[in-house]
Amino acid sequence: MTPDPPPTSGSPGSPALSGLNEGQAFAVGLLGGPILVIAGAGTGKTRTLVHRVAFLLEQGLAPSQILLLTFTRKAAAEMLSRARQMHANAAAVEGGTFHSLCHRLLRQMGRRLDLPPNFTVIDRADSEHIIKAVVEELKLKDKGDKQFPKPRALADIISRSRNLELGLPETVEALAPQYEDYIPQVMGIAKGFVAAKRRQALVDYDDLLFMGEELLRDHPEVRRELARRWRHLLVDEYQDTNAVQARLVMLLAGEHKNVMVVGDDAQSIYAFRGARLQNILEFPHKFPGTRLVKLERNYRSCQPILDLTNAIIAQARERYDKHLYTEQGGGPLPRLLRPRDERGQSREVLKGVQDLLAAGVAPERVAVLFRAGNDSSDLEVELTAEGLAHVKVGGLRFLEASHIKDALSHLRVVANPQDYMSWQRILMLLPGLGPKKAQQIIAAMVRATAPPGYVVALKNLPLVAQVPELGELALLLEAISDPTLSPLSATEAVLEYYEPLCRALYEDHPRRLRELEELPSLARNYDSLAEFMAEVVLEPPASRAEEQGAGRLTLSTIHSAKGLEWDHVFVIWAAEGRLPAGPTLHDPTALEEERRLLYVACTRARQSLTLLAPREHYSRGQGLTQVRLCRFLEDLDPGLLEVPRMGPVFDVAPPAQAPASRGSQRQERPYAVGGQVRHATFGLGKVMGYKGDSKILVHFGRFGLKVLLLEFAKLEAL
DNA sequence: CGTTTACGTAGACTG
DNA sequence: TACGTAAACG
Repeated sequence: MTPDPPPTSGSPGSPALSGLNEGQAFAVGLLGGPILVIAGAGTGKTRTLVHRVAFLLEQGLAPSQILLLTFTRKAAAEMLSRARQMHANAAAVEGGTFHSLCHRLLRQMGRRLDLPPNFTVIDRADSEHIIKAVVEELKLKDKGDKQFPKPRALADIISRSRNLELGLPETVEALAPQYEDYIPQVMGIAKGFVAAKRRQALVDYDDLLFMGEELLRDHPEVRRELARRWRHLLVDEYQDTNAVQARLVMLLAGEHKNVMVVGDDAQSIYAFRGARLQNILEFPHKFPGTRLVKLERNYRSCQPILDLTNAIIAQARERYDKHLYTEQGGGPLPRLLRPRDERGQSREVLKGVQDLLAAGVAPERVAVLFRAGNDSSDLEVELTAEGLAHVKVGGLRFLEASHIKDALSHLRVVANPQDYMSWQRILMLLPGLGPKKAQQIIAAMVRATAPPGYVVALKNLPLVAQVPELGELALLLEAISDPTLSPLSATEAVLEYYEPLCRALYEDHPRRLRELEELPSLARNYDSLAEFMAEVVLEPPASRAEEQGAGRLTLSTIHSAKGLEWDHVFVIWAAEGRLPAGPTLHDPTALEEERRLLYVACTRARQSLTLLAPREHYSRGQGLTQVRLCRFLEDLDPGLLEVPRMGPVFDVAPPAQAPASRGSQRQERPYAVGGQVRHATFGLGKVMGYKGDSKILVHFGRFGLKVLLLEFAKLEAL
């Protein structure tokens, strides 16, 4: 292992080796064997990968012999287009995500696993639909059982169990103990889910990886062929890979061991879906002879931002030791603002952005980051009211919208007639057809013929005489079943058919119809329907607004901001319950990930960083509550953050870190801690304590721990 | 009988 | 919010 690499002796005049610092050049210029690059935020990780691609091409490798695996397909495309400026062949390098790689392999060779080549890739929402159907089919749920896990929770448990590679009972106990009593049912549902997917030739995200692994693991000839094909493997964002992805790297590179993985343990933010920090730590053991390169010189942020981010991550529990430094001195101290409420927060951001724009900063150099998709809702309203153009990244996806799914389902049943879930969906769109009748129609079709003949069978059903819309559906499907028809024409035909249905179905059809208009331009890029359907699910396309990012301020979830950077960054809701998010507050491991999330957010900033946390918040459920500053920003060296006085902040709010139990409160505490109380809705409960001046913590037998506002709670002491 | 509609309540994220 | 349940409707 080489912590501080010596200067490289690469061939002079090589474009791939010029313009790099010593560590970068060392990593880029290694000729073969396993390489682990630990690259802190802003240290030129992408640059290193880009130059590495160019270097390998300079060494005479064909572009088809290089495989670049990244976190999104967009990232791969951007890296390859940058590499192309150094080497013309770079555009032909194969790149993509683990999921897209496995998808391609399974389309070509899935037969070996009994997977038909026209299988359909399903997303999370599809999985939930199937799970719901399985629960109904197996009659596992007693009527009126309100505790029974919802399809969403079930899908979550099943997927997590697979990604963590932990048994279902253990997963439930560890991650969803409230469902402990339902473990047998959950296991039955998981089994039914597998069967339903197989029956319909459906493959979910997790299946892609595990089946890809199976293909490579159990078929040595496939493994050998791929090892011959890709002589060099480059993997970005290695800290966010899970166990099966690490094994895929092993299977792909096991023979030649020409593999470079790049990652930053401090930026691991996907543990919630099975990412393992250990993959980085274990890499040198899996690949003996690994050369380790650490990149610690930061080229992105100015010193005060770096000081703050170093301090935030310094408190993390386990990490590769590294300390980022920069030679860009100066720059303003990061600011921490505590506006009174969410509205005040939005106003502060607005004001900050307007000041920047007035100073000549281009809007696309500014971003507002937040933990969860709807943390920005109030800000969006304010921005729109002020006429400030912005794009929002992350949160609800284009493809998850029901009208998009409706339209695509018509294409899906043509691509894969066994996709009964999509059949059900398109049948239920017709007036008078509910779940029961749709089921009957599907059953009749299945009885009448084998999968390729379903459309004809549908046309000949007696029911068509009573429901003319069914006949129209059959006509549409017949038309788009024509294999010579392009995906574009098929999509246009579907939209023409679907438009009146959409109008009838949704109040807000103008917006939905506008979004549907984006489908044809997507379809145009594909040669076959199956390909179109799969790609669109694997890498949901950026919405049109997103592509028009130029000239607009960016609003983004922190997860979606990974790998990106802006001159000026605002982080809103840096507050307990938001960042860190509520559900993580009692889970130390999850909290560590929240810390890294704050770290990722702050390290996106080049020149200025503003953190905001309202002091109070009004929500319907809880009324007016005090908001505590994000714990990772407390107890920092006061020299790291500028905290401007804002209104009567310090006169009214108690110091944020003062625990509620301490101090000289003299407010009323009408209910004794430990005593019994009764609540109109929640019933009997036990007083656990008080939170601040205004709230009481009560544990209710049936509803768990509640935080109630004393003013409104109407509790009765017993 | 199955579909539609109205209502109340649990649960909320990140890809 | 959005989902699941219960009652009304065709």
